[in-house]
Parts: sequence; C-alpha cells; structure tokens
Amino acid sequence: MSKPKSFNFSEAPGHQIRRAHQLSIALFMEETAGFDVTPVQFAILNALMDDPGEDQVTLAGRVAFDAATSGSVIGRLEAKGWVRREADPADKRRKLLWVTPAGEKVALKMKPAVSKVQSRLLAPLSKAEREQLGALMGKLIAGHEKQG
Amino acid sequence: MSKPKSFNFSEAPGHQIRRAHQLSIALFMEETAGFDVTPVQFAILNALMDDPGEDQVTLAGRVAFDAATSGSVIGRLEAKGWVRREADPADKRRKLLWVTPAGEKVALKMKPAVSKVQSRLLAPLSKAEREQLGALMGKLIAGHEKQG
DNA sequence: GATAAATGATAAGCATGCTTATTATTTAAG
DNA sequence: CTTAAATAATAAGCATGCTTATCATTTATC
Repeated sequence: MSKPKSFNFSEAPGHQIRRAHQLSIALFMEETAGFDVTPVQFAILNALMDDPGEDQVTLAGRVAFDAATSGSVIGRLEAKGWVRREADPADKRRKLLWVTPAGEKVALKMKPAVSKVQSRLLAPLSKAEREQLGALMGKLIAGHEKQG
Repeated sequence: MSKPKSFNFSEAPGHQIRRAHQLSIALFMEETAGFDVTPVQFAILNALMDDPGEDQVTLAGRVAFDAATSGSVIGRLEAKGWVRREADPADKRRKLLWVTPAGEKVALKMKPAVSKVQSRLLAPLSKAEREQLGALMGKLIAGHEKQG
C-alpha cells in the first residue's frame, strides 16, 4: 500500500530471515527456560551425541559455526560439566569432545520443549506450507553451500 | 540417508533459518565491504530516511530491534556522523533522530550493493520460488506478530 | 499539587558470531 | 633432516541482541 521512499524493508528477504531468526530464538528461550541452555549450546550438544569423540573443527563445520565461536560455546558447556574435552593423542593439536552423562541427560530432557519450539514457530503455516518452506530453505542453503 | 540418533538437525527450521541468516549477513558484508556499514546499521539508516525525526522506540519497533541494541547501534552511527540525535523539546525523555547528509549519501551509494545481496541470496531459487518463500516468511512472521 | 506508575534512554552483563593474530603441532618440500 | 606451509585451538577485538537495572521525565491518581 504505502510507497516507501527508500527501501521496502519488511519484504526484504534479509529482514524476513532476521525476524524469523529472532522469533525462533525467542521461542526457544521461552520453551526451554530453566534448562539454561541456548539454541547454539543445544545444537552442539545434540551434534556431539550423534558423533562422540569428534574434534572441534569437524563439529563446527557440521553445524555451520565459526570455529572461534564454537570454541567458546564448548568452553561454556565444559564449564557446566556437560561436555568433556580431551587432547587427541594421535594429533596433539586436536581436542576431541564427548557429551558427559549429565549433558546427555539434559539434552534428552529438553527434547520435548525443542519440538514444541518447532511446532510453535511453524504454527502460522499449514502442513503443506511448512513442507514448502522447509524445501525452499533447504534449496536456498544448498545452493550457497555448493559454491562455498 | 543416515538415521540421526538424536535430532535431525539440518532439516530443523530453526537451523535452516539460522543458516540463511548467516548467509544473508555474509553476502551483505561481502557486497558492501568498504562502506563500513553493517546490515543492522543500514536498516536503521534506511528506516530513518523514510521517517526523519523519529524517536528511538518507534524506530526500534519498526525494524523489530531491541531498544537497548538499537540505542548502541545508533550510537555508532552517530559517532560516524551519519545520524544526528536531538532531545525532543516537548518530551525531554525522548531523543529524535535524523540522518545527516553524509549518512544519506552513504545509504544511497550502498543501494545497488544491497540489491545485489538480495539477488545473490535468492539466486538458488526460481522467480516463482522466491515469491513463494517471501509469502511464506511473511505469513510466518505476521502470525507471530499478531499474538505478540 | 504531591506521589505513584509508566515511559525513554542508557548502562552493565552475558552469549553469540565474525575477523585477525598467536601459539603449538604436524605435514610437506627441499 | 631441517625449514616452510598448513592446521587446530585460543585469544583479542568489535558488533549485534537480549535481559535487568538505573535514571530522568512525564502522566495518572488521589
């Protein structure tokens, strides 16, 4: 309706994505309040449970984190006693990572809440629309990963 | 193919959105390198050009920023001489904002680069898919704004 | 008109998220 | 085998982005 003088902000894809990200994090924090785990921390905990003993670089790549950032996140997880870090005897540059039993317990206990975040986030869309969105986002991301 | 033990991460909407956000920012920084303007700073500059003399709260709401965050972002813009802050004589709590001529010049000069960010971001999608994505994201965001 | 509640801005504190630099270690090249 | 290049981790620095607390000002209430 309104003709913006400079830039149609609300329809800009970058802005939409930022807003969606903002909503996603807010819902996560709301649903998982009390666990004291951020979305990023949960992502790392979760990824590590799938591949125990992974090193930081591989892990960071798999969840698409900056290596420096994931290092500090893992440091916080280690401080909470949810992740264990150990030097690789075969390559002393590397530090291998394991989720501790306590960390695993927390991650498992959080799952229902995390599932609820997803359904709440996508609640405004129909089932068909959710699948469409997932497919489009997947294609968009994959398209950029190829020519990384 | 692989059956994840814990959580299908790459397909989780929150993760997709985070990745897309990451890509969006990276493209922005790449295309606008040399301007020394972050996506958030451009957003504010741009929003202010549409509504000169706006106060921080209204502005923050319009671009969906946290008030504290937008305050510090505006502080940096002010330091660069691109935004002018002035106390509202009618309500001394408020500070009204204007884009300076220098700020306006930078914002205008950046526009082609910003447009390119958008086309590069959406490049993996067809025209129809881009429109679909925009519509779905718009619906998702609007759905959450309603029950804010 | 004094006082309580609300509002706008800022500060402080924490957690990403990035870049660049540094250090330790390993691999590759000669 | 020694030196150069590459790699993994960390540190430091900056910019979001949020919460909570504080301060000044304004509005509402009695």
